[in-house]
Amino acid sequence: MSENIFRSTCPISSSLDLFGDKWTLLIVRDLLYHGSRTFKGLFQSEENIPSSRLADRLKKLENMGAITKEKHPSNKKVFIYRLTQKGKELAPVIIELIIWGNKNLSEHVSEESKTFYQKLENDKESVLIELMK
Amino acid sequence: MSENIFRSTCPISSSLDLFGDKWTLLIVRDLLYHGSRTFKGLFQSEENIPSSRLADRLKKLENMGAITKEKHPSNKKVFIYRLTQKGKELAPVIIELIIWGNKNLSEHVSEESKTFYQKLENDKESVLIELMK
DNA sequence: TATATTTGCTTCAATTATTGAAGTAAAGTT
DNA sequence: AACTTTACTTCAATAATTGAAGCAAATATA
Repeated sequence: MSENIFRSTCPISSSLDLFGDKWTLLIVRDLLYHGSRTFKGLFQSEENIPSSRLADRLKKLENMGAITKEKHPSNKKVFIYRLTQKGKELAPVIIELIIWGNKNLSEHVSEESKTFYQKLENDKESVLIELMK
Repeated sequence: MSENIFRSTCPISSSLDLFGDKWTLLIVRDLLYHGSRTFKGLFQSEENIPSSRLADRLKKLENMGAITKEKHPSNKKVFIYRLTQKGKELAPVIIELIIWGNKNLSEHVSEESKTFYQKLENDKESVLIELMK
């Protein structure tokens, strides 16, 4: 008897019901950039996510089918998190956040991010293809 | 002495610091679709936002320069909310949420939204131009 | 003109979410 | 055998959200 978590039948609203918070898309970002990551790797990203939050966001992402969790081939205590197709399809959302942030918050954005943004403005499609592969 | 609200210099993270929640982008959605709205109009959208939340999200959106609040020309107790350029530039983010939601949550999405999604898949660019104008 | 209604909020108590620090168990390293 | 690492969990304090109620000014209605 899983209750309905969706506030309406609007796809924007339903998407936000799943990942409309301050952490979930940052985890997706790290997985997009790195391909795969461990708990520790995700934990060390610069925004300082509390480990309790990281743990429950990973569970939610797994439950919604956006990531998989698999055993490390040689180290039994490490798990590897990876985006599924569904998770990779969040790349366009993230790309648009990068564009909005660069256009509207440029004084707060690092040089590294600005460089990436230039590539994006130059050829969004190939950046997307590269990220999602 | 306004303290820094941004967790890092990543534009994704900073964007989420501003509108990474379950309500803000729904207000932007309604303003995009309707062009302009009153408090009442926004309050009546189908997700049932609490009026206290609507009030503070409107303040935040105004503070971040994404919307304007102006007096109604003939009715002194009504205010009209409108997107600024900065606010309109959130349209691509919203469009990508629509696409992701339709692709990945289609069983929860209304027929009306599916029709709009078809238009989007057909010609995203002109839908965007229409929304942002 | 008096009364009722509408609009755009604010207030507040209860519930829920988040933080940040500490702890734990199993596995790996020295 | 002792120490460290990894992937978490636990928990108390703080912050955010909900949902209902209230309120003042403006407007509509009788």
